[in-house]
Amino acid sequence: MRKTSATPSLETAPSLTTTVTDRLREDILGGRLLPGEKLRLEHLTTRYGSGRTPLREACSRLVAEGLVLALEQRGFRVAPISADDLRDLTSTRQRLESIALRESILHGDATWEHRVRAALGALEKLPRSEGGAVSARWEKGHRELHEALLSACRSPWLLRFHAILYDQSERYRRMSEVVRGPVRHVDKEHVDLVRAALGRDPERAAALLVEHIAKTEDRALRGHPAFAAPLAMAPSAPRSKMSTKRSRPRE
Amino acid sequence: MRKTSATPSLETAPSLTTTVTDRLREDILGGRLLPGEKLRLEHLTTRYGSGRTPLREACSRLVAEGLVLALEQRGFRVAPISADDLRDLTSTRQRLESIALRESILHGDATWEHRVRAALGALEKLPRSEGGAVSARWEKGHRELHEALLSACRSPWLLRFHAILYDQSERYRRMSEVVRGPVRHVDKEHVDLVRAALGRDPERAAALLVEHIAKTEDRALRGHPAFAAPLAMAPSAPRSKMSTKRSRPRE
DNA sequence: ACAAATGTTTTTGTCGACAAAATGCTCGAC
DNA sequence: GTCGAGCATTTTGTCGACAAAAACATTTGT
Repeated sequence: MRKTSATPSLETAPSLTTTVTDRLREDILGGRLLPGEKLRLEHLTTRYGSGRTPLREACSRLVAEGLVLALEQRGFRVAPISADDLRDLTSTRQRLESIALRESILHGDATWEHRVRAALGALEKLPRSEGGAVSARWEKGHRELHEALLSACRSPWLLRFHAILYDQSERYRRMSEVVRGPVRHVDKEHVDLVRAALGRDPERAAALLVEHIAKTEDRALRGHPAFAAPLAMAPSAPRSKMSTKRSRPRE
Repeated sequence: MRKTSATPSLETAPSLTTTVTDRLREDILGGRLLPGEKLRLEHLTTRYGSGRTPLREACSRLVAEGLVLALEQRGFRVAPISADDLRDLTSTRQRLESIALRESILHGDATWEHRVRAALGALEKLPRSEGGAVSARWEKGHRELHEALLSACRSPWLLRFHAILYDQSERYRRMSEVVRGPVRHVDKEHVDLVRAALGRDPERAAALLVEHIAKTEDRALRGHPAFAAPLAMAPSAPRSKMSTKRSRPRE
């Protein structure tokens, strides 16, 4: 569900709605809007500098991507996360992506090979974390590599679903990496994966990809300790009720 | 992407937006809005009796389901259809649904068996066509049977994607059946499929399902002759330009 | 004749305003 | 002290209005 790589010519300027949609998605993926958090339109209005109409439409779009929940008469909230969801996400990703990867390897031509190699090269040059947080550039590179690998798959539907699932996973990943430090051999995983793909070994590549995704899940589960709760819990102040006024910004 | 089977209790009345979304989807699936057709908000406003805001939001929601295209500064149109898309849809459906079906058979309990049996029984009692057109009730029953079969699958994500693909397929199916008469042994296909599923034979069931979906594609491709054109082509009047006024309702 | 340029009309994208619904607070009964 | 009813406030869902953009019709130039 990326902004379909700018078709050069006949494209017109993106509407405010589109811009807002992208920013909103980015904020959800980046964890700046917490899982389960209520999306008060009026608030976001100031945050994104647009009226409520584009905001509302942006939320609607994101609903179908599974990043936002529409609550029927009580607005929108950020889709909650849970260990169950992460597990489901993982297994679905494994199944879909290995299919797509096999097909991509089968059909990939020289251009594809080039793109994959370039993506890997670029990723290796990027730092994983940057100023404490996960590097946005690394995230982008990582996405590009995975997209490149699958790019020769001829099934738009498969790729479309992949994009959705990837976004979802990214959310968990970024969330967990905030908790733990960087460190790990992700790079080696990618190198092996690319080698198998370019070596036209679909089975091995698929297996490596499945493993790679599994490890991603593992990292996320370990990284994020409070995973039993479906909603991101507020700091566990025991809700002292001694305040005459509003105790909390009315979640 | 159905209206998630009314959770009994704490549900509030659906907003106009939701109603409109469902009606719009139904009209697209039913072919009352043609593939490629432009969705003029003002028009729909009278058709659905609501302002443009809910309409706009409805379109946005359907974009992510792939039934509507958003064109960035030039509004929405019904997603086009094509033979290529149908083929991709079919193969993706085959892959996803056979996975889901296998899992469903694996996990299905007595309740599941009951639901499947009931759905089949109900479907067999329904007439396929009704007053020339495809029976809406048969469509509903058909959907229910397929949903029942997969309902024991534990992966929400898989089911979610299935729902999207099913909607897409339904559009092609209904479109083709308008062209050709009813007739066919769909019923036998379903009986066999259910038998394999309830007999806990995942492999056979999956194989039958794949075949069933393939036949669906075949019917659609044969049924709809003009499938080369990506957009539903207007009646091929050679655009005589001798009209002083507006020659066509400005597509 | 045909293509480019101009002017006109529709349509889109966005905003602000209003009614209805939900939320949170206060007060009183157990 | 807890629970529920009633009231005040916020938030949502929806509409109509406006400016900008696109689509169309026409004129102009060659």
